Amino acid sequence: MNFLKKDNISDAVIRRLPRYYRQLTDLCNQGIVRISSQSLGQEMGITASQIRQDFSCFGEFGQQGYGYHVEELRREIGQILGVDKDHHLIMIGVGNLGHALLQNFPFAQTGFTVDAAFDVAPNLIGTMINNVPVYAMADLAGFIREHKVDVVVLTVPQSVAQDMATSLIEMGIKGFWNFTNVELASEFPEVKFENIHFADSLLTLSYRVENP
Amino acid sequence: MNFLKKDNISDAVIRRLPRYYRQLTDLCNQGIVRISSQSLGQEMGITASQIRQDFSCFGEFGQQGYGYHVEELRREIGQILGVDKDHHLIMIGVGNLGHALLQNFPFAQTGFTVDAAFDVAPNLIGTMINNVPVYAMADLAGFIREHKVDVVVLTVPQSVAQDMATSLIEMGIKGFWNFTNVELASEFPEVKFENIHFADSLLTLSYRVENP
DNA sequence: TAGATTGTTAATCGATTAACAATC
DNA sequence: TAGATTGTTAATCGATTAACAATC
Repeated sequence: MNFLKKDNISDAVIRRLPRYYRQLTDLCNQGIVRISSQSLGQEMGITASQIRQDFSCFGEFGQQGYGYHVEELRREIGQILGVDKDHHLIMIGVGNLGHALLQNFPFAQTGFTVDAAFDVAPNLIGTMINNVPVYAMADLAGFIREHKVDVVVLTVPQSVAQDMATSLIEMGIKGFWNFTNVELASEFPEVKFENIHFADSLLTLSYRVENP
Repeated sequence: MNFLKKDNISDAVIRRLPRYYRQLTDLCNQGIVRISSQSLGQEMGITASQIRQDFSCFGEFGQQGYGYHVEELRREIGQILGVDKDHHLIMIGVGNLGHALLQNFPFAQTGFTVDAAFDVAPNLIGTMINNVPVYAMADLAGFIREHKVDVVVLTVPQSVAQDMATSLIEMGIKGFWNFTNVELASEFPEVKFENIHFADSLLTLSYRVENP
């Protein structure tokens, strides 16, 4: 099963997909059945052309004279993004931020199951946080050997971030959701890093409020 | 005091500035005094051309035959980003995520002072979190009237996000650091939203690990 | 001075937008 | 059928890269 019509999908297109998915989910919840690229674009502040171009990278989801069936289009984009792929994830580092994510983030809605968390703090090890067991770091390698782990959420201190990433890559991890504000690197192109750089984001805002 | 040489600085350039700033801070801490666009590019995985183009939007920070003085360049970029602008910030919504940010995020390093947080929970109101006082929502309008507030961190539930943003805009707020995973909008172009869309980010990663 | 490296102009590349034939 | 709207091709626009004269 392959959705791609083009082989080189640009970063910009991929980053718009979750926004489409979000918007379509909203429309679904509002009970809206069909939508044209025209009106979808209007709602999202992008051109109808771009929407049609974006979708055309993956297939033909619309119908001339009609537009797109919201629910169907949503399902297609969800499938492209992999929300039904049964992805599994573990968290390394359960500080304040890790806690917040475990408690609040709707992992299931993005198709992820959180199987475990790992930390060095003795008072955390052995506890459950929102049904996720917290294990000792010593158990990490063994856990990865015995489980399918698609993505690691990296919420460790900056000082250990790259070392931790390096050993996780050695253990076969290919996906990193990186909250450490460190620019992680790997020599293997199949290893993917998705960074949440809080500081970069706030500095961007800082610039914009001063330069409107 | 105006740094701009060009008037239209693209989004892409602005988003690279914090990365430059981060890299230069690292280099500073390593005690490195000078660097060429060539080697800076190598370290960051971008071309020397791009670096020189980016910097040239704001001024002439280098010297032929020498390169850039790391500390000076860092200071310049920091100034462009506004880290020395005495920016003030308040937080609306002090749940797990808000807590995590208050406890861990180095606001001072990005030039922000957190003056207050606001929440509806009676058990939080009146407490201090990492030296930040938590007030009742009823005190919000008054606080904003009496203080300089450049940015609001929005860490409220999705359901109230847009309404809260709308009233904050009416109170004169121009900068939103938005963690609600809702696409906020304003009719005023001078109001800036900087979004941290966790779900979008994870979905992007989900796509990438499946399509290497 | 000679070598290195900038800032900037020109060339290329890629992404966005426009246009339109196909067709529901 | 006529009107609407797609998917796609072509045109435009903007961003990245290359080249090079200026100069430290």
